[in-house]
Amino acid sequence: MSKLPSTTSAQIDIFRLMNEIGIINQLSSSAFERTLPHGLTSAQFSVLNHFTRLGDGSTPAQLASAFQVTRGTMTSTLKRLSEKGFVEIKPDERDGRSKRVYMTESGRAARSDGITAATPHFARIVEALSAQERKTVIPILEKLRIWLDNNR
Amino acid sequence: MSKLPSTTSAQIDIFRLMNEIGIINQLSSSAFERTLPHGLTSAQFSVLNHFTRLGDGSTPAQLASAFQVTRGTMTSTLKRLSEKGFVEIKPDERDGRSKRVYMTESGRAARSDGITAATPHFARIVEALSAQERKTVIPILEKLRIWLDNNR
DNA sequence: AAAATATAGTTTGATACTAAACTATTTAGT
DNA sequence: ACTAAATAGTTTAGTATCAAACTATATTTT
Repeated sequence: MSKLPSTTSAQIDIFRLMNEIGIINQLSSSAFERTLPHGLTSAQFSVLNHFTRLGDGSTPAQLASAFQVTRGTMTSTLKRLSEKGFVEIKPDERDGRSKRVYMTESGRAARSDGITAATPHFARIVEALSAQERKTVIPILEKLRIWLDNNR
Repeated sequence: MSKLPSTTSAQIDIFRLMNEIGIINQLSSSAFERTLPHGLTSAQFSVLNHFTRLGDGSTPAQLASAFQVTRGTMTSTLKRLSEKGFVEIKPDERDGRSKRVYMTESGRAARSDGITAATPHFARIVEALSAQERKTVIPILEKLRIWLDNNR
């Protein structure tokens, strides 16, 4: 008889936790995407929003690292944003391997439209949890995210 | 001047929460998948694990609903499991529209191998949070997941 | 300086996912 | 009983994602 490794209750917690997170992510990101205008996806909107918060001019590799996706994934997302005219990609003067990504005026407008469209969506989800629950859960998830990021 | 809708701090909380959840999901599910044997993906493993916990014989539509994915997605996941010989799909005797999905012996073995391979992975992640934090966070996420499920 | 190594970006081949359109069957309403 | 509506499963088209292989350019080592 082969025996499975014994699983502690702590591990079962983690399994359940990851399971809940997976389902929440699926439900919320598809709902969010449905509210976004200009055919923006969640990934595309995130890039535009990142530029608004932190300024544009990053390299694709820096963006990939900021969003924890592979460079290949970022190549593809940037291609779509560029086809829509929301970003412009220029060669890096200093480094022949690199490029630099800039948000266009219509990219700024699209991001702004996205915020406008998404605000009622987030306003609704606020009902799901109490203020106390939100305050409790966010730092814990932040801790988990940082741990996963450091230990991969 | 166009003005963006005002965003409350509660909405910012929700935005941050969803952001953390998205990143955690990405980091953890890709790490988990790398540990799985037999070329199993996370989606495929989840189906086999579901059968072990709750018994097989469900319809594809029931599985789609249990995992909160579309029927089309479940069709595709079941096709791959079936090609690998891990499940068998038979017509439902009672309802000509339906099918029933059964786990095969090799499906059971693959699931068991998956558990064996994933256990050290989950054991490591346990370090990321204290027991108290795990106990706190799971019910809150469960509540959020249920809310999202009911309000989509 | 030449060779080895590292980094940036792209491409390819899979899988997962959604939405929407489609076929077949069953159930409900009149 | 017939028609209308609902449900089950599939298919298609599009996006996101990863891993791995690939090209080109920089950097490091020897």
